[in-house]
Amino acid sequence: MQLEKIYEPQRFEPHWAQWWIDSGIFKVEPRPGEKYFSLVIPPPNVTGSLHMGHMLDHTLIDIAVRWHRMRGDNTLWVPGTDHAGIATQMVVERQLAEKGETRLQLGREEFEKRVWAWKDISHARITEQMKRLGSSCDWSRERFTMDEGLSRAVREAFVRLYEKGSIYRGEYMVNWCPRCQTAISDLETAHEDVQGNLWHIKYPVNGQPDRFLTVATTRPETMLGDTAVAVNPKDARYTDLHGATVRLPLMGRDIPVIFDDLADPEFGTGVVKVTPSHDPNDFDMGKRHKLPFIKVIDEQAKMTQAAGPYAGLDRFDARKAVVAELEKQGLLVKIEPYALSVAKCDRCRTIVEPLASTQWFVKTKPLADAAIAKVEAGEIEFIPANWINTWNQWMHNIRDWCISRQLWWGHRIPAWYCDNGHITVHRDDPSKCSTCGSDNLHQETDVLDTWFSSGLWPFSTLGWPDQTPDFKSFYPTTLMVTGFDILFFWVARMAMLGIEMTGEAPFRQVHLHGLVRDPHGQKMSKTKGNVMDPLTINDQFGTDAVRFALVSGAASGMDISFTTERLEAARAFATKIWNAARFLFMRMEEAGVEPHIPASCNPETIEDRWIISRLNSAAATVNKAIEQHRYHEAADTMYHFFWDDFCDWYIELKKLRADWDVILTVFEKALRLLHPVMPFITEELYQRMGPNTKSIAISAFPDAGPIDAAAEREMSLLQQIVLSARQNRADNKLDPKAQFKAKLVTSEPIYRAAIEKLANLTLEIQNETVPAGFTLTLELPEANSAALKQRLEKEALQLEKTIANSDRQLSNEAFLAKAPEKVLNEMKEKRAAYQAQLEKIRKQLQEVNS
RNA sequence: GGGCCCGUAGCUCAGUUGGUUAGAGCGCCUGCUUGACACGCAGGAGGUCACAGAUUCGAGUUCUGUCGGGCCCACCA
Repeated sequence: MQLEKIYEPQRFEPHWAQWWIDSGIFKVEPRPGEKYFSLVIPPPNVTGSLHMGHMLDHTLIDIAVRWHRMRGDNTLWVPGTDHAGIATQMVVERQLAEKGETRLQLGREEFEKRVWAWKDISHARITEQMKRLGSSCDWSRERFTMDEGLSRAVREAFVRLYEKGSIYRGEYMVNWCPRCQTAISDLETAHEDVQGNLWHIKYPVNGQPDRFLTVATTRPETMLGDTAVAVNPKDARYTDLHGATVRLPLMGRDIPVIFDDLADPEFGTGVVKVTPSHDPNDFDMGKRHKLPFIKVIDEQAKMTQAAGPYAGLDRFDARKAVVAELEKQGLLVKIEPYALSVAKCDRCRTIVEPLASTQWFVKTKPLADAAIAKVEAGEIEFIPANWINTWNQWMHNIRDWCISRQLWWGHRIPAWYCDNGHITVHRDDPSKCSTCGSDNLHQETDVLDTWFSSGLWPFSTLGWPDQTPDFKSFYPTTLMVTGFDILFFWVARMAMLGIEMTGEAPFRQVHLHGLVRDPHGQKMSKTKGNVMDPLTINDQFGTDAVRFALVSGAASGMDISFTTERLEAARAFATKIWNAARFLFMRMEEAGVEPHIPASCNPETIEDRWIISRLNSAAATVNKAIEQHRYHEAADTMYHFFWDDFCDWYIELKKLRADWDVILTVFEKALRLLHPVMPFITEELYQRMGPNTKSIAISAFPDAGPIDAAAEREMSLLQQIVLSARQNRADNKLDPKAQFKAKLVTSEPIYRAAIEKLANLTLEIQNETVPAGFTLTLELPEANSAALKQRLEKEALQLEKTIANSDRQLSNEAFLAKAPEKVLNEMKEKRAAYQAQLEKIRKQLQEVNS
C-alpha cells in the first residue's frame, strides 16, 4: 500500500472529524473525586458563523484538551452556544427590516419565534464549523444559554442574589441606546474622541440686573432641563450667592444656585449647569440637593413636552435651535472648540443618552472583593500573569451592574408585579403576590443582560444548581481560554458569580490570548472587509496547517498577524510529514514489510540511538511547553524535531541501512507528539500504519525519556564533518554531485559510509587524536582553493576575537570569585572548544597554502 | 488622569529564572528537476537587540528616564 503522491487534507479531514464524534471517544464519564481536566468553551454567539478569532480560541483549547486526554486525564470539553441577547436580536431585526418588517409589527411572541428559527440556523452552522475544525469536545454535553437547564440556573442565581439583597431595582442614571431601545451597561459603551464645542452661556442672576453666571457646556440642549447651577463652596467669587436664583434662559424658569464640590473653580468660570435627568454627575447632585428632575429628552432621543417650544425635535436639531436662539438673545458668550469623548453603543455606534430610568442592578462591590481575594490567594491564575494588574484595577473601581435590558430575546427577569405595586421574585412562576396575596400578577417584561447567563456558564453547563455527578466531577473547571477582549464582560462576571454561587472560583487558570490580525496588523472586521472565513482557509490549506499557523504565531498573549506566508509554511510542514510517511511506505513495500507499529524496538546503531534521544528530548520540551501554555514553543519544537532531525538527518542515514522497528517506532511516536496540534494528518497516517482499532487521539502522549549523550556527541561530530565538507564544496563552487577524495583525521568512532554518502566523498581515514575531534581536508583542484582560504581566514579571525573575549572574562578575578561553578565550567569548556576549532582551521589553512 | 503591551535580520515574530559566537519562518543570493518531498535539497548574505543612563564580573534579558507605536480603564461640565 502506498500513500497518494499529493497531500490532500480535504479528502480525509472531514472523515476523521465525523469518525471521532461517531466513535464517541470524546465522551467522558463523570468520576467524582478523580483527577480531571475540564474546560468549558467560550460559547460563540448565535449571530452567524465563526471567525478566525474563534478558530484560534478553539485551536488553543483543543491542543490543551487533546494533550490532557492523551496523558490519561479524565478530560472534558463542554461545547455550546450563547443566545447573545442584544447582538442576536439586532441580527434578526436587520433581517426583518430587509423584508420591510419590524419586531413591533410582529409582536413579542412571533418575534421570539423568528429569533429561535434564526438561532437554529446559526447554531447548526457553528457546530458544523466546530466539528470541521476537529474540536474534540463532548457533544453529548452541548448546552445553549437559553435551554431549559441553564434557564433554571439563571433563575436560581437571580433569586439567590435578590434574596440576599445583592440585586435591587431602582431609578438610576443608565446608558440608554436610542436605537437599540434598551439600557446597556457601562461596559457596552465605547468612548470615542470627537471634536466638539464648549458653549458658554449667560444665565442672568435674579435681583442683580447686570450680573450673569456663565456656564460652559458641551450639550447646550440639556439646559432646557436644568434645575440649578452649581459653584464650588470655596470659590470666593460666588460666596455672596447663597440663596440666590438665576433665570434659566429660553425656559424662563428660576433655578437655585447651589454649592457643591463637584464644581471645579479652575474649569471655565467655575459655574456648572445642573441637569439631573441627563447627566450622571448632575443626577447625583440632584439627589444630594433634592432638586427637581426634568426629563427633556425621551427614549427616542427626541425632546419631550417639558422642553417647551423644542418638544418633538431630535436632540441634535434641538441643540442647533437652542444655540441659535441663545445667540439671538445675546446670551451666548462664546463657542470654544473642545475635544471630548462621547459614549457610543458598542453594538450600533449610536451616541448613548444618559437617562434616569428604573432598572435592575447587581451590587457588585462584595462580589468583586471576593474575586480579588481569590486571585490574590492564587486560586485563579492568569496567563500571562500581568493581567492581574488590569483585573485588580477594574475590580477595585467596579460600579454596580445594570442587568435589565428592554429587549425581547433573553431570559425574562423572574420578577412579578401585582396591582398594589409589590414585587414577587421567585424560582417558579408564582400564582399570587408574596406580599398581599393578589393573584393579578404580571411578569417583568425586561430580560437579563446576556452576560448574566454566560456568567454562570462554567457551572450551569454542569447541571448546577443540582449537585450532579458532572458538577461533582468537573467543577471547578481547570482552565479557561479566551480573548482578553472579554476579560471584564465575561471572565470577571464568571469569577464573581461563580464564587458567589458555588463558593469556589469557577476556573483555576485563565489563559488570555491575543487577537488574530490581518497581514498588515489590522484588526479583522466586516466593515474593513479583511475577515477570513475559517472554512475557506481550511479548505485551501488544510485544517492542520491553519491550526499550526495559528499556534506557531501566537506567543504568550500577543496578537498574531495572520499572513499567507505563515499559512504556506505550515502547509509545507504538513506536506513534509506526508512525504516522509510516503517514503517509509514506499520502502516498506519494496522490502515486503507490512506497515505496522512495532511492539518494541532495539536501537543499536548510532543514528537509531541518536534519533531516540532527540525524540525524548523533544517530548520533554513539548510536554513542558504545553503544560505552561507556551503552545508556540511546542509547535516550534515539533517542527524542528520532525523536519531537521527526523527528515534531514535520520531518514537520510536510514537510506543507507534500513531496518524498520526503530524508524517506525520513532515515526509513530512523532505522530503522537504532533497530534494535539495537527490531529487530522496524524490520525490519517496513524490509521495507515496498520490495523488499529483505536484512534491516535486516545493513544498515550510521548513522555520525556533518557538522553543518550554519547550518541548525541557522536552524531554531532558526524554532522560537523558533513557540514564542513558541504561548506567547503559550496565555497569553491564545486558540483555537489562530484565525488572528491578527502582525508579525515580523527580518533573518534566514525560512521564512514554515512559521511561518504552525505558529503559525496571518498574518505581516507587517519586514526590520530586532533583538537576539535577531527580535521577534514578535501583534495580540491588548485584553482578553487582561494574561496576556501578566504572563508577559513574570516572564521579564524572571528574565533580569535571570541577566545580573547573568553580569556578576558576568565582572568577577571571578580568573575572568578562570583560566577557559579557551573557557568565557569561551561565557559572553560566552550573556550577549549573554540581553541580546538581554531587550531583545526589553522591546520586546514596550512594545508590549503601548501 | 490611571494601567497594560510592543519597539530584536528586508518582513512577521521567538528569545521562562541575566552567562561568553542572539534564533526561526518568509523573502533575498548561489548551486541542485538527487527515486519521499521544488510546499523540496545543499550552501550563503543580512542584526550598534529604539535611545540614554543605572545595577552587575557579565544585560536583548533587571531598574530609571526619553522617544516612537498600540490597547484598556476613568462621572475631564
